[in-house]
Amino acid sequence: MMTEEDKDLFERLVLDTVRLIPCGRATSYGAIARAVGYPNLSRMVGRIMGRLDAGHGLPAHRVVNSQGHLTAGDAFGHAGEMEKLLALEGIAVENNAIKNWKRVFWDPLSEIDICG
DNA sequence: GGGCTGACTAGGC
DNA sequence: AGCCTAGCCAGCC
Repeated sequence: MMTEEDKDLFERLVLDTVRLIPCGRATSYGAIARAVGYPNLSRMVGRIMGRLDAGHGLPAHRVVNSQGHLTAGDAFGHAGEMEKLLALEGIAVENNAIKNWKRVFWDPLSEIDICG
């Protein structure tokens, strides 16, 4: 039912998973939720991302929705900042969507880094 | 307790 | 490709 301990565990698992996303790759809220054992809590993953303060050191910009669309809004300071961070690692974004999403997508469950 | 919201998703058209 | 809908569920008022 989601006790306080559950919420704590869920949040730690989510943060640990985000830390594992390889540079140049990205994953989705739902994929992370499934990977940590709470398949219907994709919205909570987004909530946790939004709660992160500056300097957390996590690659939160590598988390987008299941279609590869950037739905974080201005959570990175101003519109376009998230896209800039992605571009720095070679992830192309057009119209708020990651190009070649199928190739960029990294599934935490597979834990396989194809690297090209 | 009830109603609305949302860094969501799968399915339909 | 896009847009809409229903389902989702913790958090917030």
